[in-house]
Amino acid sequence: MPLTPEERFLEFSLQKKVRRTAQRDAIVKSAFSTKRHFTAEELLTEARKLDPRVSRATVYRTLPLLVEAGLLAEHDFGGPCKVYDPNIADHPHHNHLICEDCDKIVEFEDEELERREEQISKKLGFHPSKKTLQIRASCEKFRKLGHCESHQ
Amino acid sequence: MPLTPEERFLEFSLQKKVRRTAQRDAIVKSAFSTKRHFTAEELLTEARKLDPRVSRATVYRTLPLLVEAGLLAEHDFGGPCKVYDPNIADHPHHNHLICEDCDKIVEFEDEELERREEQISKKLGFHPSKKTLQIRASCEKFRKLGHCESHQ
DNA sequence: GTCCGTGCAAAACGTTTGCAGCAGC
DNA sequence: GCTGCTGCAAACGTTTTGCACGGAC
Repeated sequence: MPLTPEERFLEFSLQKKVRRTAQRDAIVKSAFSTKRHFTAEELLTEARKLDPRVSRATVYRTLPLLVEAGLLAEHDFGGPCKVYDPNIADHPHHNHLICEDCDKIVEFEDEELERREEQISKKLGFHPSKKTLQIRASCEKFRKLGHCESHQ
Repeated sequence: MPLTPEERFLEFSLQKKVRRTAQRDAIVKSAFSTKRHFTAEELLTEARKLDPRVSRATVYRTLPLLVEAGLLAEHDFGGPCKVYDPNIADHPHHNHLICEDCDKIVEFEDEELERREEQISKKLGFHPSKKTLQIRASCEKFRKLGHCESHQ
């Protein structure tokens, strides 16, 4: 049985010698209570439900720790603010397909893409550490029916 | 002989019925005087060398036009500000490999990747319009020699 | 007791916008 | 002369930071 994100963050905290606090507990718990993407502001709202003492500054100071710990992926989908993805323990190498009609995001993985990206990087003399593939696309269902909420 | 970006922007201006101004001429000329990526601020500095009357607001108002005209690609490499790439007339579908050691950017194209991305999108019921592939990687030369300026 | 983590508010950052005047057509 | 484009400066929204206090260890 694998460790939960909460447990993995405790481990990370010990290693990094950063202190465990009630505020961070609330933030971490909120972050992994969903599989959906969220913004810093949304995380603040959620964390405050668990512990009203959580401040915006602490959320912004904790997010980079979670990214460094490998528990959260940070994305920029072109919107005004960064988006965080808690779904990387299960699917560490997933890509994003963004529907231009309804802005919903579909995650997908593909081994062939993975292999090819690795191959190309190596050929260029690099050792890849992290990759981002975003495909903006329009939804065929939308063009036919005028809506596409069924995706994601 | 293909049209220059400047000529293509004039064409676009006619079509879109937007006016030609000295400021925009300076901005467009500056944008395509390089093949390198640049930020809005860098473009402002360059454009002001050609015409000191160019203001920051006009740069920010002109950039979306150039993107809409298909002459510039807008990228977010995780830094504080957006980055613009004038190299899309020659290489419309290129990807980016970003060196984590020196932050240099290597552009590359690959038909196999292209095909696979298209294929996957279709299978998921989408019609892709734009894609971004960024690979962050460390440079093997850097790890051996302690520097890697030779790339890009 | 030390010193890291915290909340608060202000600052910083890139970017956008309202407005009055100017210039393209 | 109409209307879109401009510069300026202020506003914007997100994120970062300085500071003094409080809590982890």
